[in-house]
Amino acid sequence: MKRDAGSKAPNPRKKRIIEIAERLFAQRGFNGVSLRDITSEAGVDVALVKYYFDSKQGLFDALLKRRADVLNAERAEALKMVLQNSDPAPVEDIINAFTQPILTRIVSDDPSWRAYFGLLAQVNNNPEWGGKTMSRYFDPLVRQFIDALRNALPGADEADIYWCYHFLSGALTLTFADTRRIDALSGGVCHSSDFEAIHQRLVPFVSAGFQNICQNKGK
Amino acid sequence: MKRDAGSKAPNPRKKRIIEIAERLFAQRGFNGVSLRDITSEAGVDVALVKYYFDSKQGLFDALLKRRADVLNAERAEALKMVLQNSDPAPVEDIINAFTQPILTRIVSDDPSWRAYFGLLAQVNNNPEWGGKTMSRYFDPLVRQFIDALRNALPGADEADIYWCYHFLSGALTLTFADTRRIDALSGGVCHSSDFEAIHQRLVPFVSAGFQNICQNKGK
DNA sequence: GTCTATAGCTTGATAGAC
DNA sequence: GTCTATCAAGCTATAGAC
Repeated sequence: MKRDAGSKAPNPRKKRIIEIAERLFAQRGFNGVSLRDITSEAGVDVALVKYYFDSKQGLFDALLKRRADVLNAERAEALKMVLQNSDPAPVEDIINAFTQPILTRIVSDDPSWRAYFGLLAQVNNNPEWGGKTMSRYFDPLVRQFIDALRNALPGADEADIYWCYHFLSGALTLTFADTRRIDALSGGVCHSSDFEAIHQRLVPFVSAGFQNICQNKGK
Repeated sequence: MKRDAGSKAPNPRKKRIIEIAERLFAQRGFNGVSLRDITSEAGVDVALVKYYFDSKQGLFDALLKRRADVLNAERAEALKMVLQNSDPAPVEDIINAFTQPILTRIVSDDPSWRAYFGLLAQVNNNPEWGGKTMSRYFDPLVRQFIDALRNALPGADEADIYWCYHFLSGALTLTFADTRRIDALSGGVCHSSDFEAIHQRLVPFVSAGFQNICQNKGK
């Protein structure tokens, strides 16, 4: 049998490597983590990385793609539900379909999703290969949301829609990064990891922004 | 004479090291750049880093602080002007005072400011030490803006103001990161480095968000 | 599949000459 | 101030045994 092709239960060592790598990359970035950091913590040999993923980069790509597929499916489903309800849908409902699946995962019991989103925050803001990487894994799905927003905002300028999405993306990924800066800045009023409090505000914040930019067509 | 203490013209090699390091760190991150990458490009010896900055970390800190001081002074001045005009000032004017000095620098002829802001984007989203670092260099100034916003939004919930600032920060720094993702996503309609187009939309986008979150007090 | 062993290179730091 | 020279440690990748 080929190495767990299509298998439901991949080799436990392979899985261990991915999961440890995910956490360490999220904490310290691609270049801040060595294969030895990963494999020693996983209790396996370095050579297994070559065997399963061919290289450090291969491991990184595999781990990025793994959850992207899951997340994209959930977001596509959420959008579909919203549009079934009414099309064009309210802007706020579309934004919510984009962010709610993330919130659900991030507050779940599984801490590895949190690590994954923290990693995405760094990728999204990486000037060297971040744009290309985010595009590869997420743009097909994002296009579905852009289409829905275009319908929800008739007469909107194309560039306006894309820039507003850009602002949403920045606000959203800084949230994942969970840097605890806000804890210090606010003197304890806010907590970086209080994702429910953030989500509750992010959706109306961004929706108001979209409507202000894309609906005032007398500029 | 002590090494250029208080001098207006620091040693040209020291300056070269800082400027090259700034660009390389911005492109590849702290761990993606070696001292040899920096010093070989600067045409100086590695040992000079130890002499001038004591360590790689020392170099990084020095370069971060250098422009933070300049930027903070310009932002403080911009805010002062706005508040002189009217206090409380319109939210949009306050946001503009926060972002306009950045825009002015980023579109200037000096490309090293652009590198600096790209670096800030990565620092701001770094989960390990990003929060602490951003707080150290920027929170004293940010507090002045929070105060102005609080006056401009009477009755606003404290947490709401901080979270809205957080969204602003995320949207703003992703913009600096200049990842060119939007170029591909928009099929060429938008350009990642068209900072004037972005700024023109960012200010009203964020202002609308602030007003929506902080002024609807019947939630 | 998993490991041992190691090649071949790069890293940050620094002691000491000039 | 600047450089030479070097250290000890780390790195990724991989050939080959089991």
